[in-house]
Amino acid sequence: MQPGLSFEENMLEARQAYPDVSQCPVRGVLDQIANKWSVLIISALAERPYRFGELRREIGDISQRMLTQTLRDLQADGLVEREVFPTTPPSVEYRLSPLGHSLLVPLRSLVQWSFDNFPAIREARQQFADVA
Amino acid sequence: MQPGLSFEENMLEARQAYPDVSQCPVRGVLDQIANKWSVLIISALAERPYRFGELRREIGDISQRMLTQTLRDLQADGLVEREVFPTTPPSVEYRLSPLGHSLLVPLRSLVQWSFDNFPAIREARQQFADVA
DNA sequence: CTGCATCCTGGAGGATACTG
DNA sequence: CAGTATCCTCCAGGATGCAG
Repeated sequence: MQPGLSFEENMLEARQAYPDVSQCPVRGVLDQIANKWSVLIISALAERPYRFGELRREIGDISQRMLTQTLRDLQADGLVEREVFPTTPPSVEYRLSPLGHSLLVPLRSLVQWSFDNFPAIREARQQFADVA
Repeated sequence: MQPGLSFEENMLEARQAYPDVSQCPVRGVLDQIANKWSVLIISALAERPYRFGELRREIGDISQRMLTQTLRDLQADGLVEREVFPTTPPSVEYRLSPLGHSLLVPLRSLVQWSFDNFPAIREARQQFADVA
């Protein structure tokens, strides 16, 4: 974010500067954590490295297709590191990169906010539903 | 978030506690900010209240359908307040609620992170593409 | 001006079967 | 064990037209 520019200014100017959505920094990150499984995978890897199967069992109801795909995306963005051990049968370990760890900081704030304010949101939804 | 529980533990236990995804606090918030336009609208309203048409012009390439729908969702969650002025023609003003303003705090962190680390992500993507 | 109703398309994501 | 390949479904979101 440029110094001297407020959050709002940056958000809106970011769209001017990046007419191609796929190139916008904010949208790129937002889309990533918006994925159904990204945050869940990142939070699991925040604890310790996991092997593919371990991660699958830990999360529980993720399809192997989406686990593979999400891990690839996170790896492509440099948030997750992948290490293959050429054993038989093969074993692959996934861990958070330093960049991935740094993302935990703002992510924690957001998760914290979600927990803190969910009651209020829940109530607001109820009231809104009653009126409508 | 429960005291004594780490971020990771909470994320994973949250899924146990809320098997219905639509009831999970974290997913609820994540899905909301994941919307293509939510963060953009919130950031605009962080500056000052806006009327419908103003907001439409400010954002630029949002369809009126999605503007209406996203505003309704934000309103339902209690993040945005809607006030109708019975003039002719009618005028409607949208503003951030206190809850909506409180969301700006963690949101700013995330947006800040995006700007700070986009170069690294960009480079990671390039390298990943080269290898593959 | 501020919407709602309708139609339509692309892409996220699930289920299933196969491979090194 | 750790994936890849297909097929299929569902819905976010765009375009357009109408209304109070």
